[in-house]
Amino acid sequence: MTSLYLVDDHKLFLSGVLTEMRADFDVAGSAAQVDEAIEGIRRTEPDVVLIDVHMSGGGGVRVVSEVLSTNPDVQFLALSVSDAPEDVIAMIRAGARGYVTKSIAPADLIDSVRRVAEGDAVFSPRLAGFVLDAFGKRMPAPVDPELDMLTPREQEVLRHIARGFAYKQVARKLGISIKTVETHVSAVLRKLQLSSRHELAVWASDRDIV
Amino acid sequence: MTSLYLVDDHKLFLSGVLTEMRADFDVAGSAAQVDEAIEGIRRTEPDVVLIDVHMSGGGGVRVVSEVLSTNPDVQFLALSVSDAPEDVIAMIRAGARGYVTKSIAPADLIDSVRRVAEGDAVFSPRLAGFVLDAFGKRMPAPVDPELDMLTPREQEVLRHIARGFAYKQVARKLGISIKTVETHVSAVLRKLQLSSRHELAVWASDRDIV
DNA sequence: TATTCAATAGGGCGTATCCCTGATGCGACC
DNA sequence: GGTCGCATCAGGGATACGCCCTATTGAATA
Repeated sequence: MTSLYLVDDHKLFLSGVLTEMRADFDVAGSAAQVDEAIEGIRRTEPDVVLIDVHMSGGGGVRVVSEVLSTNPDVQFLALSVSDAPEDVIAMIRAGARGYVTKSIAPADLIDSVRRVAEGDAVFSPRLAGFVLDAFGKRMPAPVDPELDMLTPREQEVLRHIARGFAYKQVARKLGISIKTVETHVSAVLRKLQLSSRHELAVWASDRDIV
Repeated sequence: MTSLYLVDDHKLFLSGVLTEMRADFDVAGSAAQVDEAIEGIRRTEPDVVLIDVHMSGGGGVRVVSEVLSTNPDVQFLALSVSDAPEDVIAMIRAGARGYVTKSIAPADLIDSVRRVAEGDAVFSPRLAGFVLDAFGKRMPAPVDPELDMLTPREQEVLRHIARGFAYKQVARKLGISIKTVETHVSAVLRKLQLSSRHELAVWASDRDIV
């Protein structure tokens, strides 16, 4: 049976969830504080951890990132009253594999835990749309054909410029003269029809060129 | 009952899926070609479209984006033999709300369609990890407390600088003197502990300040 | 009332950047 | 063997930028 660990600083809520989950999962333990949770999860090594987002002492985010750094196989499902984008983002960044709100029906929660245990990603309906929209907007534009117009050396110089280095620094890093860097940058600006290294930096960061 | 539309250019596979789905969904129609699919979906307006990714005539991506431009309420679930990241990304970008591989069990497929109909996002286990990892890496650092150290005017100037505008352009856009822009930029650089507008541009783009 | 702060603006100095022309060496291609 | 693209370097000139000052106004605050 799938083993489950519960973390929530609302004792009352914790015992409610515990009651609901006990029939379907092997509850390995529970915690109401961040440090207690990290220690308990590391000790019991459950399949899935159901974790609250808003907790004193660092919040659920700290639990997720710290545990994953030592136990990467543990799956985390965030369970929160908040559906604020920044909370969702923070948990995903930390490594959570799902995020559901506390308004979820017990049967759906059981199903969600099961799915996360199988490696699936689970998000509450409203959050799913938000997550996917944000994801879609942020994915790289296929590959610019314009980049192919640049010679290898020009692309290399471009990457350094995009990182915010001054010509002098680029020159030192590439072991060439400042004047050569200027020549390359001029060529890049002309080919990409841009008018300054500032626009070039923006152009590059839009395309994730680093 | 949830209405479902099927799109797959493998007729044999199409009829198989159709047979499996008929018991649980109101099958509004099916198509084996891109143009036929777009027309059929627009006409029948199903709740969910189960769509193949690799098709001649533009592929599933074209179907999704074209239909969503006129019928934004239709939910798409991609069904593909491929689990290649570029295919998954393309479908999400187009607006698909889920992506499962054809190796899925019929019962799971039925469940997936149902979830998509409810607004949930559904991904095959292996893909879920990939999608979330990519998502996490690309999300902005929530909100920098450092931004609060900047006055409203400084933040406004910062946004313009981040877009690659020269001081002169920023000055004109904000209706102030170049010297004032310089003063603001100096304050921003000092407060953020950066040393040039180039680094500032990188700093801003990392945080999606536009 | 005195003080602080944001926003405005200017002078001046040194460096950075952009653009132009011109030059050399090195491969590739016809 | 000549031509072409690429990479390298250089000088000069016109701006742009970064940083150091000072200084005024108005609004909020102590």
